[in-house]
Amino acid sequence: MNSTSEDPSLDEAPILHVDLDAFFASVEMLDDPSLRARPLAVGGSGERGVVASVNYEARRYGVHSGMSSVVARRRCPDLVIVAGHFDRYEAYSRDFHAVVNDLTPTFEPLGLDEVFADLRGLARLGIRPLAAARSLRERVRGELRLECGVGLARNKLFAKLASRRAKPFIENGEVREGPGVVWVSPAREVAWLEELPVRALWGVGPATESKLAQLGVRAVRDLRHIDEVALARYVGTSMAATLVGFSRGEDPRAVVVERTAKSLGHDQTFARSLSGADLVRAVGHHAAVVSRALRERHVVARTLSLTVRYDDLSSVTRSQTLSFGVDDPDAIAALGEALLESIPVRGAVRLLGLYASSFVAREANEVQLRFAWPGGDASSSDDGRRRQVGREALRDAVDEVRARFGVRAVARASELGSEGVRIDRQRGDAPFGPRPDDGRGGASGP
DNA sequence: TCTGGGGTCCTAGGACCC
DNA sequence: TCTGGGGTCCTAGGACCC
Repeated sequence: MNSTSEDPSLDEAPILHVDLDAFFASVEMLDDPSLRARPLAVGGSGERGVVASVNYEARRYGVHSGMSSVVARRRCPDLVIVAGHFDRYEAYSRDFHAVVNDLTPTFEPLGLDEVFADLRGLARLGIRPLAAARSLRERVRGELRLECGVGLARNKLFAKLASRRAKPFIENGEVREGPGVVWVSPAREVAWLEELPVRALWGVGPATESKLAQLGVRAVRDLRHIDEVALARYVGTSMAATLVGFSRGEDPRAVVVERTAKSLGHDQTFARSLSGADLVRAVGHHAAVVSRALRERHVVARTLSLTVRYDDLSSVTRSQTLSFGVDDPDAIAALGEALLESIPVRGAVRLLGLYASSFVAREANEVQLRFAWPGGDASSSDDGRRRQVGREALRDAVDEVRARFGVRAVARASELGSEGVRIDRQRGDAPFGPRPDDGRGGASGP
């Protein structure tokens, strides 16, 4: 099946994929060794909780990530569920990336626990892929004390399939060791694909799987003989081309080193669904989180989107793009509240999400706001008037949201008296600054 | 299996400009 | 005045990834 005993050239195996085993759960076990021998899940433990990561002991009971915690506990009554410590995972992830970077700077992280690397730059050093993969794996084990699976192949598609095959697996309720490193030789690519269900392909989730089933396509081999035009009517032209390519073992995706984030946001599923003033308060909290993230990245966002999910799991999104960027918590809260007002009331809300996109570098936005005030210059005495310009622009933007969607009655944010919102409001350090006098005047309306 | 939180990309329609 | 096509931006929803 795999070809670990052979020794491929860089042409035969230029792409490497590493995937840390049970990452969050493994970090928790390192931080608290008493968890080691127990079935462990990281995630929410409440009724609406979902499992994000599971150790192998828990997998023996059929618990896996993405499963609701209620179901997970039903399958494994002794399951220990701990809340995630994402600062810890990020620290481990940085160390992981540093180890990969020692091998080659040509790598692309996927989430915190996976990396694709292009090994072609190693040619002049005389390093072979298999030796590189083995030494990488040993360094991760030795220095991070984490296990991982490494895949080698001609492209990303097979490298990822290979790393999955390299990992431990469950057989008859017992954990079996995987080979650790797997190489898919070009000669065996077709045989690898033959056995796979379409669901194993990157980009095929439940929805696409069922669409493909309507066409009688269940295994990857079924895709090889299908008419791409007919397929496109079901899954779109882009997906159709990708899938047909995959079925022939073709994957043109390159390893992209510098990926700059295009959006960021915060969403939360509430333990109990919210409505009315509680919801408005939540917007303020979300705005503070988003604002902090924007300022950490030294960007402002021109587009804000608000998503609401109801108890029936249907969701609605409203977004607004401004001519200038924002990062101030008050400004974001004001726009978020205006967007919330524009969303039809369909009962209690279980999830609220606030997202920022269309980033602009903060300095560029400062310049733009300066232009918005003719006669302005860079002297510090202009700061107050520049903030004034920003406030007016913001008020216009909030009015625009209302004009587009119409306004529904909503409580004034200033009347809600939320500690959290008030604390965040006083922190303003960005273009709009704190506004002790006018507060939400322009934002919350009558 | 009754569904989290961080994101990415695609599609389709409408507005607007040339 | 009417019509056409292409390009770009924006909005909303959906699917997918880890």
